[in-house]
Amino acid sequence: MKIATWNINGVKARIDTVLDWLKSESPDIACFQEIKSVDENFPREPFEDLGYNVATHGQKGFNGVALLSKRPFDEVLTRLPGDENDEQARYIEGVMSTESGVVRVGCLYLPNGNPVESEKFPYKLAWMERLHAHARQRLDLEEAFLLVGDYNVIPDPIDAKSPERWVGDALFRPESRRAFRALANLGFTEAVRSVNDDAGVFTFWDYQAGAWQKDEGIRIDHILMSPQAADRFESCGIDRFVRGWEKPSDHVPVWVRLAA
DNA sequence: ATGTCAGCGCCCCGCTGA
Repeated sequence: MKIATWNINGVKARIDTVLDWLKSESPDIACFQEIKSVDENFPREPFEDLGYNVATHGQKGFNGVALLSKRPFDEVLTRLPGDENDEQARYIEGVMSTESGVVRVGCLYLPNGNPVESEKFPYKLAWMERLHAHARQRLDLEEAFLLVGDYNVIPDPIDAKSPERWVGDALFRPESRRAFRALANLGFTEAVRSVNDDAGVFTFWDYQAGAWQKDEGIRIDHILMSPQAADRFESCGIDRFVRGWEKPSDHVPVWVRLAA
């Protein structure tokens, strides 16, 4: 089965692009971030027409995450536990049954955290601590569990074309990178780096300053697999070609294929 | 050095967030 994640930067603005991609790549599960839509306005029908079950957790204007699955959801959970007062729609998790057992997928849109001297950076780090605590609990279930999405973290210098430009940025701050490592070190396997240590592997190119044309990319969209998911790993990829389409998102899809 | 885009509120532009 194929599981994909993509920050689509607005479902309304991206609907045709997203549908084209789904038709050609047909993932079994697709996780979207930055839907920028409330649940009532999310265009469910075109996705349902392609055979997907749809679950959303949106808010007005910004953020918002969605889960699409060809198999029905056994269970859907929205919101990351750990802060009742957090109003930002950044997490949705679903459980699906397959021939090879249950698959649990957490779809996340981790806070950007810039500017670092604002309250946004501590919010990012606190959110990462909540994610860490939640992931630890989920790993205890010993299921095939994938934590996928826009992490807004550049894990290592090799994950940027020009790492020196990102020094001091919330995406590359030592605290952000350390928290990402600590999360992975709970026992996850990061899909892309488990099979590819090349430079120049990116998932995001800014709209500004000709970043795409100059390949000034960064790798900030990640797939973490629990041991039970990693045992079923077959392949993974980054749909870089989508960035060259008409009206692209600034991110491209990342996907993983698991046995059955 | 600069370069963008989406959504909102509200009036067809200026703001915010990324």
